[in-house]
Amino acid sequence: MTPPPNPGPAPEPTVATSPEPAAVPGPDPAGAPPPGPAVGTLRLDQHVCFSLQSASRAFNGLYRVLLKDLGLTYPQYLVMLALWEHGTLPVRRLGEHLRLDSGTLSPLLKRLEAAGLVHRERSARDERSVEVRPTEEGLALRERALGLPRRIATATGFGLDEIQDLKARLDRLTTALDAAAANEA
Amino acid sequence: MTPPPNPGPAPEPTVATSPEPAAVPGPDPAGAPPPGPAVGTLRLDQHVCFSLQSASRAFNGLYRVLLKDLGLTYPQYLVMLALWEHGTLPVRRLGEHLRLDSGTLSPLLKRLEAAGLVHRERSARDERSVEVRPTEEGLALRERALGLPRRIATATGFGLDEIQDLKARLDRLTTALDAAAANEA
DNA sequence: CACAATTAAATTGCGCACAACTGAATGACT
DNA sequence: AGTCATTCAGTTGTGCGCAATTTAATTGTG
Repeated sequence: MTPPPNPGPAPEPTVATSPEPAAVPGPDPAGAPPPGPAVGTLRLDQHVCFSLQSASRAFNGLYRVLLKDLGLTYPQYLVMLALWEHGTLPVRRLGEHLRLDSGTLSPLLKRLEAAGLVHRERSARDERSVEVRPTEEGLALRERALGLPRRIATATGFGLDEIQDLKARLDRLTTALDAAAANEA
Repeated sequence: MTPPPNPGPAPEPTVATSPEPAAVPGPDPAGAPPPGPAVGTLRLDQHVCFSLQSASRAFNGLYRVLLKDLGLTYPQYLVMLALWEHGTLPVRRLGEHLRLDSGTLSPLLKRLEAAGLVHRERSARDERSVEVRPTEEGLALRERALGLPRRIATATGFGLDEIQDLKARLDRLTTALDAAAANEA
């Protein structure tokens, strides 16, 4: 089955915080058969989280196309970005940069190593730690990635300032959500 | 291993569209060991896509906590939202609403059916299609979900107008990225 | 020094996202 | 009626994301 292009435009964008009290909604003007349409809240097209996830998946899709040449997935690309920037990194630090734990990184790094882009070696100083180092081939790949950011930026259709602003909001959002999840636990 | 809390504040937020030409960067002011730090572009903390993905995952994490009671995952919750809103839907339409294909929906719906929240039945009118209908239990679950949107909205720390604005930008971004991916294919 | 607590990475298991493919049903067109 | 492309759901296989557990090394404390 083909992945559908888009759910279409969203009528009333909110998170779902309309003044509806938590109760069964009244009679429906529109006509959905058994359950009334969620009158106030609980409407899919009101959820920012869904828009956020959709945008993230759309990014992923574009990267998938653009990274095909390089033989990388998007998460693998992020790992290589971190290594290009910082050189050798222990798995721990890599996880901090990428917000990933060893459960995700271990198999991913194993694949990058199999592809010859990365080398893993237990640290001599601390035998628990594993240092991840880009190979020559991994470093060489960087040159082929240099054009990507601009192509992506163009694809967004956003201006640089708008992108910066969006990024700042998202980072703020992430911090707030993390805090809430921690408190809720 | 514990998932790390946050990569920390990002120095220069952009997509990675600084005026750097596509070539080997010059000498490094800072001192990362083997490969120079990506001077202009190619810096992880410059990528909106990463902030976007992080925010999406943070949302997911909060939902994971809040949905635990209901026995739903976040994608399953989105499916139930669509069913609460529209009643019975063929898999095809569900996929359009959620931007998912049958490869994802089929096993997910199978799990929802096993949980007793949903019923699947081949359409009499078109034997290819499968109608997904919320069960009584599935409809009853809605009442327990009514409080969620407000809790989520509060957790974002955003005002309603700011949320609307963010959502609008994200939808615009998704459209642009989808178009770019299609052209790039 | 001994020993408990902590830390790092890996492994296991589950669920989602997506590409590629299969098989069945439908519709269009001759 | 008969063929053929299309559409729909499902399956298979790969790769993430994350919880929970395991194993090993290190650190802290008495």
